[in-house]
Amino acid sequence: MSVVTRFAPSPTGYLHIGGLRTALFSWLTARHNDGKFLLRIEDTDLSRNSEAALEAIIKAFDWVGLNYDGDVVYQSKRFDLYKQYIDQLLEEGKAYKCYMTKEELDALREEQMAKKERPRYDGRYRDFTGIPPEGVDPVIRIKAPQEGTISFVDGVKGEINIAATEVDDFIIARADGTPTYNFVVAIDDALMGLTDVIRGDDHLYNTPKQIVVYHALGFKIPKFYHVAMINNEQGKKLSKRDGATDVMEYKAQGFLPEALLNFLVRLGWSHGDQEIFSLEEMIALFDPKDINKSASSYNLDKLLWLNAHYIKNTPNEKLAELLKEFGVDIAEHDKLEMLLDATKERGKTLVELAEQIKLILNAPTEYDPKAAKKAFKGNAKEILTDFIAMLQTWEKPLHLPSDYHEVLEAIVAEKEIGFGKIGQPLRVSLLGSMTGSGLDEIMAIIGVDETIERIERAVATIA
RNA sequence: GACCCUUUCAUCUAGUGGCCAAGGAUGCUACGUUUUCAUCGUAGUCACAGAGGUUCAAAUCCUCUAGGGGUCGCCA
Repeated sequence: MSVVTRFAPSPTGYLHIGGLRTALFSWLTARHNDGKFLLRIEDTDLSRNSEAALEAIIKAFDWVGLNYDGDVVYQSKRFDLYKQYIDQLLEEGKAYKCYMTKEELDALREEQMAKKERPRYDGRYRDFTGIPPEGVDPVIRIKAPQEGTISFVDGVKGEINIAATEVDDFIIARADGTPTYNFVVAIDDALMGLTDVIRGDDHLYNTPKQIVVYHALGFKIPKFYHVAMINNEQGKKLSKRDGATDVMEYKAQGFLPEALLNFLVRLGWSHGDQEIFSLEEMIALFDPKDINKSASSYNLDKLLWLNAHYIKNTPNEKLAELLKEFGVDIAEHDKLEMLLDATKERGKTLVELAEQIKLILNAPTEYDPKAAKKAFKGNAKEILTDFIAMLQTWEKPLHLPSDYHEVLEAIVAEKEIGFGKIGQPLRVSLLGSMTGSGLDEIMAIIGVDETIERIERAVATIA
């Protein structure tokens, strides 16, 4: 049987990285088995839907490159279908109308809480045959088993047993007739042919409810995998205050989708000691049975490390393309290769990489005071002036970094100084700071004229 | 409060009774490479939640305790 998995977000906000991870796990399971990965939008609560949220989710999917099969399924467009099943259950006596008002329910809950019981519906209309109270639009409740245990084998957690008394006759249709979550999820998962349901373990308690629906409707129960949550760096539940939780925020911060995906796949899943996984490797190696039971904490340092790794291994042309969004357009620059080779090992994010590039491309407008003080002292002015002269009278061509290196070697030899004596003031002259890319590369990129100009400007500031 | 899940370095994790005085990775600290920073390389740092059992042998099996998380909606 071919594997079918799905991701089923409700369009109430952006795509969360926790959601992306379960989506990734589902997607990998489908791709690994040459199966299908479906996308379904859980929008049964008409009042909470948002078009913008839906777009944001699709956009995020697009950015990370998770493709889904077939058309997106919208639950809001399937109400007729759900209605048929509600009627069927009503007819078969597997569901019933409940005339309890919200106020009555609240009172019941409070009473149960006071008695330190788990609040749940008491089944008072389960076998009701009398005359319904007037003025109350009934909800439809499904008959859950009243004794025994509801059991299932979770692919991650193992066997789960929930006492039937813990599962009440939950509502499958609201007073206005619209169906509710646990009911439609079970129907859609069954109808869409899901074989493996991979979701967050906050759904663990929904599973017995959905199993009640599966049984009532005679559907085949899929395999469930409940993945533990992602916590923040303090081990607490991830919330908006923990920085980026929106997937697209990572794009804005200069992360590569392959780094994010690699980071996420290793949160709660592993394959021996391997840390770096290309998409192809993930697909080849992923198996949901290897998903960990326990929650994991989000760790920005590791993401940054992975991102740096992927930046280093991304072809320069592609980087140039990506950098356009970060205020650097070097796609047409004739020294593109040299520029990126000189900088790509210095940026953990595209934002940082863009800064490095700007630093080289734009002449410094000011010199870091500390750096200037340290570098522009002693006979620095004289050395720099001589260096300019040397560049101006150099007879060999000056194109490659190695060409400039020869000049550097020449001045070191002639003046009998260490590299630092020319290196430090030269670096501050060119970049305005004490750190950065290799001098040979910088000079080769900006060219001899610009090099001389920057040094002259620096020399002018030295007393 | 009730019910359910969970517990190996600071963090992600390997580990399925002997190969574990617990391995890898990130982080951190050194050192080396580099004119600088970064990269890279080498080394160091750091953990089986606790207590009882079972066994010749336990990180691994059982019990209890403690910590963490989730769920208890006419939300999804």
